[in-house]
This record gives sequence, C-alpha cells and structure tokens, in this order.
Amino acid sequence: MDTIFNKVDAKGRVSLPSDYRAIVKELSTEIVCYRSLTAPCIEGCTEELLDKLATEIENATDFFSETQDNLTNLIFGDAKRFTFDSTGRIMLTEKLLKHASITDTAVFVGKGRKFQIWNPENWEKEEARIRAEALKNRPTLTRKTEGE
Amino acid sequence: MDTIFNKVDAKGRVSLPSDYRAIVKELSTEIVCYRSLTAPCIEGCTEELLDKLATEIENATDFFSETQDNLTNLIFGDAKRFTFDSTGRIMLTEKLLKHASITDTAVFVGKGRKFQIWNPENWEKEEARIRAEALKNRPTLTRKTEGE
DNA sequence: CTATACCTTATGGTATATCATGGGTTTTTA
DNA sequence: TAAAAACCCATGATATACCATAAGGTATAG
Repeated sequence: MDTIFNKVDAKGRVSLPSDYRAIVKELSTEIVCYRSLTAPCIEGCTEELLDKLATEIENATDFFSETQDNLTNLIFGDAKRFTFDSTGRIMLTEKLLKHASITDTAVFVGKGRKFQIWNPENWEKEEARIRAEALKNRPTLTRKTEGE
Repeated sequence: MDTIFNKVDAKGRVSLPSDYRAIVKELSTEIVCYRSLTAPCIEGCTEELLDKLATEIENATDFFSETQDNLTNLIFGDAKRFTFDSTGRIMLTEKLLKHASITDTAVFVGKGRKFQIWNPENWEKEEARIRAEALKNRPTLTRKTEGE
C-alpha cells in the first residue's frame, strides 16, 4: 500500500483508493473510521479488526472496570461505519475532517492492517518526522522486530 | 458505534439512531435502559445482553459475593424495557432523564454491544477526560491490547 | 517503437430513499 | 374524565445510490 492523494468534494466525499478497496472488498464493502488518539489524522480499518480489539479489551479488563468502560467509549463512541458505493467513495463526517484539518485533499497512508488519512501539509511534516525518528532508532528497531 | 446527537421533543420522545436500530431490529423492536452505576448517564442494550450480564454476575460470586445482591438490585431493579415505534422513537422516563440531566438533547454513545445516553455538556467533558486519560496510559494500553 | 483502443479509477452531478422531527389523532389507564 | 402514552401521517433535511464524464495507464496492433 502506498500513499495516495485524493480529492474531497464539497459534500465530504472521497474515493477510497482502489488498492485499499480491493483488500477490503474480499470481506465486505465497508470500513470503520475514527479519530486517531495521538495524531491529527483519521484512522481506518475493517470492522473485523475493531471487533478483535474490543474482544481483547473485554478479556484483558473486568466487565465493571473503569478501564473497560473508558476504552469502549473511546473506541466505539468515536468509530463509525462507512460503506462505499459502486464508485468506491465514502462520506466522511465533519468531526473526522475537522480533527484531521482536511478540507479539499485527503492523503491515504497505508499502515499494514489499517490506514490513516491526513491533511497533505500535516502528512508531509509527519513523514519527515517518522523518517528522522526511524533513522535514529534503527539499531533498536531491527533487534525488536526480528520476527517479521 | 458512533456518537449521535438527537432531540428530545416536548413529549419526551427521542429517535433511537438508525444504526443502533438496525442492529437491534434483527432480533426485536425493543431495548432495555437503566441508570448507569458509575456515570451520570443512561445505559441501553438488548435484553439478551442483560441476561448474559446476569449470568456473569452469578458466575463471579466468589469475587462479588458481597456486592452481588447490590448489583442485581441496582441493575435489574432499575432496568426497563422500551419499545420503539415505527418511526424508531422511544419515550424515556423522568427517572432516567433526571439521572442523566437530559432535557432537550440526548447524546447516544456507542459502546460496542451496548450504548450510553448523555447530556451533551456532560458527554463533552467525559469524552475529553477519557481521551486525556487514554493518552496518558497509552504505553500500558498498547502492551495489554496489542493494537490501538 | 509509436499510436490507438480499451480499461480502470477518480470526480462531478443528480435523483431517490432514508431519517429525524413535528404535529395530530386515537387508545389506554389512572 | 383527564392525562398520558401509543399510533399515524407529513415534511424538510440529508445521506445514499446511481449515472456520466474525464483522466491516467496499459496492452495490443500497426
């Protein structure tokens, strides 16, 4: 998956890049999007992945625990299903667009089993940051990820 | 899933968001609501889930023996069935609305298998609190849940 | 090796269906 | 009998589905 720039029209519609669609389509015709917790961008994935995460939370925390309560609110309160039509577009909400400061162009960035949607300028900065960081931590990284 | 703001009309009626309805409708046309034990909000789910919760409480007797009675009383004594009509609306009771301080607008917050109903201002505060908290505990979280 | 035809994908526009919400009417119940 | 709740219909807003066009890329034929 590479980085793709697509236009956002006046209604908030964006074409999900065809490569992304192809992967999702094997399972369904919808994705889930939510505001990234740590970055000014939108994150997307399949519902399956989100369900898996929810199950993990349920297993790792107690039913009545504050942690479980907070996490489920955080994840499911924010996440929204987006079905894409025959032309492969989704309609992003105001909340999501605002969080990522996206107006007329959205940058799709593949992240393995999920992806991110950025404002072009912000992504440019982020990419530079990531590259610098990766270079700095290279020795540690290679040791850690051995199994991949 | 998702957070949705709906109006409460003069008669106390609220539209249950269509996405929520779609999931419930496969089974029936009613949900169960009760006052949250931990937060100033209303909680809602299907009757099936409440039954499951009852079983879980029973199974956890070893750990909750003291509080089991209290829990069952609090939840089941409070829970009430709400059928939604052809337009998808329910009529919440005074008791529930008062507990959540809801007057003219109700915020539906998805929690996976259940949902919460909040007063807009309270939810805004709660959401900010949760997100800040999650950000602070991020290292711990990611280790536990292996994803984000 | 180049040009043309074809296919895929992105994007703009439009019509249709859905949903939230308001109001009115009937039925229940206290 | 009065108040409240369930039911029904109407409407405006909005999202969704669909069609048409444009642009880019690839394969094939000349």
